[in-house]
Amino acid sequence: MSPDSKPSKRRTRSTSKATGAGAPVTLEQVALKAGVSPSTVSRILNGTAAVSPEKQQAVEDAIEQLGFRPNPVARGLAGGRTLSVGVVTQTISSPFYGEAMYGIEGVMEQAGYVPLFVSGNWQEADERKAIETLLARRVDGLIVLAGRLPNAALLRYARELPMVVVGRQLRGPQIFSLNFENTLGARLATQHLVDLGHRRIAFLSGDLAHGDAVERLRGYEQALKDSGIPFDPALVVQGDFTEPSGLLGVMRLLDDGAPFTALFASNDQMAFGALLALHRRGLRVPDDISLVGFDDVSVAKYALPPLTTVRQSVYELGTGAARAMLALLRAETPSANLPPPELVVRESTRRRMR
Amino acid sequence: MSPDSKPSKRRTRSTSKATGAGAPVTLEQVALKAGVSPSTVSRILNGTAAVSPEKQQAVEDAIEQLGFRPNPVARGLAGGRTLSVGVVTQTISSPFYGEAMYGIEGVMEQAGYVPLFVSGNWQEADERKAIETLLARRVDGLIVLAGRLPNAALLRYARELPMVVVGRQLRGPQIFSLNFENTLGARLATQHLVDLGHRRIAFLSGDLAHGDAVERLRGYEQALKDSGIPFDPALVVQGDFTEPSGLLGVMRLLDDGAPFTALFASNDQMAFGALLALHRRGLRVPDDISLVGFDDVSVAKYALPPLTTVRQSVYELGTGAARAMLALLRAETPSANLPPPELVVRESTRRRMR
DNA sequence: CTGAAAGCGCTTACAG
DNA sequence: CTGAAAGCGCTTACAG
Repeated sequence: MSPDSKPSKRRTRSTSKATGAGAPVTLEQVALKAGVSPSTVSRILNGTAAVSPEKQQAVEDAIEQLGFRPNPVARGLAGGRTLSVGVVTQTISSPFYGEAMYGIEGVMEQAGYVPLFVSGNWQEADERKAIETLLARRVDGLIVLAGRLPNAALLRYARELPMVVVGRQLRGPQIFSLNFENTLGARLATQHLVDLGHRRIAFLSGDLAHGDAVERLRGYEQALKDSGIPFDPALVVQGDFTEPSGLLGVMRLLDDGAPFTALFASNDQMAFGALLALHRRGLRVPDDISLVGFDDVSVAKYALPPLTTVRQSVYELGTGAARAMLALLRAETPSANLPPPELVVRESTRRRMR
Repeated sequence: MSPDSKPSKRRTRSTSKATGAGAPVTLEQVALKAGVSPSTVSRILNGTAAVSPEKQQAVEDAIEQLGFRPNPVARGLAGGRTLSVGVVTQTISSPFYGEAMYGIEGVMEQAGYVPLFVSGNWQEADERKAIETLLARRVDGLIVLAGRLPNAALLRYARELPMVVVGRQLRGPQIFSLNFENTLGARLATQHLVDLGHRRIAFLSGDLAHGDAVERLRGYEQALKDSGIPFDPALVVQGDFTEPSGLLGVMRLLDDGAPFTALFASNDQMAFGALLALHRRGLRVPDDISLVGFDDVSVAKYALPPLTTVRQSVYELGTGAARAMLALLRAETPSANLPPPELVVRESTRRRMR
């Protein structure tokens, strides 16, 4: 034995805290049992190099018997890969992005990755902090759901690690972006109202600092134009995608705006606010006013009346983002294939009567 | 220099992938700059031992100047602490638990911890898998939001690491549980209806496999008893806390049950379903039927009519759980101090007319 | 109070 | 195809 041969361990942390699960099995133990070196086990685990069938088998058996599960923490330190991806969401409790998060989680988990969700709170500073936290945790990639961070900042981060951005248009070597066809969706919604005979169609906009809001406004304008209906600024009011802003917006429209027989809200949440405002003013939906929302959140079909809206599968947006990330991680070129927006006609719209 | 003095590094991985952020600063660099050993830096970082004021200062300056941020991955490997806690939530997109998650995130982040959210999908197998994933990631503690895992299983996991359980009653050395006062809340709701003169009060129960559902049923029964109103099974129907189950439940009640003038739904989501069902049957709320929900989810005030309900601060449930976890992590005894449930009277209830 | 050294559980050039 | 060894960036007994 040479003098510097492996000394017996000094610490006995490996007593393990667990009686329940027993001490975690290490890769070294697997190697021992399989009669190979740790390197070989590692290579089999990662598919890093070809290994003779016998050893392959021996190692697989050992892993099986020992119930070995590689320690992601050690992996992260040694290999630089943590098998985790950071997700900057705006609010972890968002009724809208929640579905996307669920989608992300599903495909990531299947691929052996864990998503780390951090809230950006719709604030640039928080988003930045969230990303820093995620970088410190050495995530392998970053998925950003909308937010307020300037594109330039995102592009900069994308130089450090693969990035997928939802709700923006960005191109770059290690970056991929995908979004709904908001403009098309908004056209569908507006056109539906036009088809029902409405000509005075009010519009509840989202916060125009938000790309989605701008695109939906554009769709509304386009549909009007296509139908030869002049755009009337007195019919447009800005909200911020929340219920209260929908309520307030409609109040303002009713008080100061031009008369209208239909209303298109840029999202369902504002539509709910609108519904309440109209109710308060004694206006009935759809008898007096037809209303269309956007998103088809799960409660939309339980609105009174059930809300006509534009369905965007936020869930699929999430799975799409996750799949794109996986592609990036494999150094492949991602492609997104989102289902187009779809009008869901329920009971909040009807043919114009007056 | 002795022969085994630190050899120059062979690999130059430290070229770093980042031009943007520069190579991450290591603790070693901080030590170098401050003229102390890495051990000392580590001790200052962790408050593990007293250090002379001068060194303390020097190290803090170095950290400041270098912008050093300890690598949690390395910390996790070396120290066994990852500064992360696992959160088993039922659906990452849950409108109900979302608020709790947000609360957890807030207090955890302040304490330097990162929460790892994993969905259990209301399925025992998935919950188990979620916990295994979290254990593999070496989280320092576990917060479990309700779920179907048997108590015994949770107790077993609690032998391995600190655990906080929301929505159950569990006692143990390394475990803490907290929950709403469901029974009290349900009594409040029912009592409110009684106070309005209602005697035939129907009850929409949640899935009785769920503790919360049982407690709310109990509260309903107690309130009736307190008021001398006999319990009538024909007035009770079981749902599963979802909107469709609320809708179906009311339909069934209307078709087969006994007549009623008021309805208490075990949660807001079922109340929304109930609202639609009543609307479909031409029954008006609150003129024909008074309706009370439970939870006060954010859209409750935008229901038509705005829903009378019982407020439980799910957010505070989350912060309470997180604070309890922090206490456990410090080997202290946690204490929870949840605000009591509160009746929020809006417009879905009124004095009995017929 | 403080440092040198070993170790956490992996991965990966390097050298057959 | 495969192993020995160094290293990832920390923490923590051990020994002053």
